Amino acid sequence: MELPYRREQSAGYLTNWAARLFVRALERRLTGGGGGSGTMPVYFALNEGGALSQKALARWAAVEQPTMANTLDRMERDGLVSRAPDPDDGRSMLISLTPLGRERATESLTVARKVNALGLSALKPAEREPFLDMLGRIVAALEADKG
Amino acid sequence: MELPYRREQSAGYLTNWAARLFVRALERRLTGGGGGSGTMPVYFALNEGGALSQKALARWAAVEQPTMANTLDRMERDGLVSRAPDPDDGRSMLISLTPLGRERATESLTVARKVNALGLSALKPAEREPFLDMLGRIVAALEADKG
DNA sequence: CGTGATTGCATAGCATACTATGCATGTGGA
DNA sequence: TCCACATGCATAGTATGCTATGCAATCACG
Repeated sequence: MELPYRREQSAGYLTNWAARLFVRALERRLTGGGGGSGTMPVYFALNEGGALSQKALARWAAVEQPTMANTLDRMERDGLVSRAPDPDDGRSMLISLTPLGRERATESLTVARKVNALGLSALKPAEREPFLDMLGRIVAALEADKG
Repeated sequence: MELPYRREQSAGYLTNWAARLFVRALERRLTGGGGGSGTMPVYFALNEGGALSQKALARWAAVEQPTMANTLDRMERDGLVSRAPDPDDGRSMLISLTPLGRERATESLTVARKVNALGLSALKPAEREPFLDMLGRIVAALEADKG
């Protein structure tokens, strides 16, 4: 008995769709040359003024190392971050925000809050925390998957 | 008063993360050359044997027209779909699955069910339908956004 | 102290997604 | 009929993400 496949009942499809809409909503509001959605985790990880290795940033953002390398290349090209050799490890570079990068980080944080609020406006206040909790559990389950 | 930004409380970040994990879980299980995550909506839209225009497929998959054009180019290259001129409209092509495409569609459907089940295994059965409903409402809210 | 394994980064190649733009066909009104 | 507008598709360029792979620096152990 094959059940018909319905998009509205596919967790993966709906999640992917929602994610693309979040990115579009974000990028419509980030036209100032501060980079798109990929730069956001970098901003937030470095916003307190610290300097992190590429590896640490990749782990923080939950992306693979070459993805972060690409993102940092673009951000460096656009004057948003700078790389400096790690004095304690000749393989490693320490990444930090430039003054321009810090400006953009602040703006991006504001925009991200607005977009999150927009998405969550579809939920009743009492639903929001359980929703985020469920999403977090799904992330954990898929992170553990080695199938 | 700046609240600290926490990934675990950002709906956009969590949704994007979960979406990437769904895609990775899917693609780890789809190594047979039948295409990746982008081909799935095409399979499901055409699985009943019909033929649709590129425009209709893009709307069904909720992607922009050039994205669908790219996906169909790859699928045509890999022998999964064929394009035929629409006899009623000289601008339009009708897309249909090849026999190979129909095989892959069946396999992909099975895999998609498994991955959805894996993700949803993190939720109690009673949570699943409300979760999908909430996700659907978020999609609707973001679709309506013109900000 | 070497040497082999591990670690951090870079590069290549690709898929999936977007916006902007152009071309060809189709449609409807003057 | 003819022209303006609308519509379907193609192309260019870019961003974000992945896997596979290679290199150089570091580390751990005999």
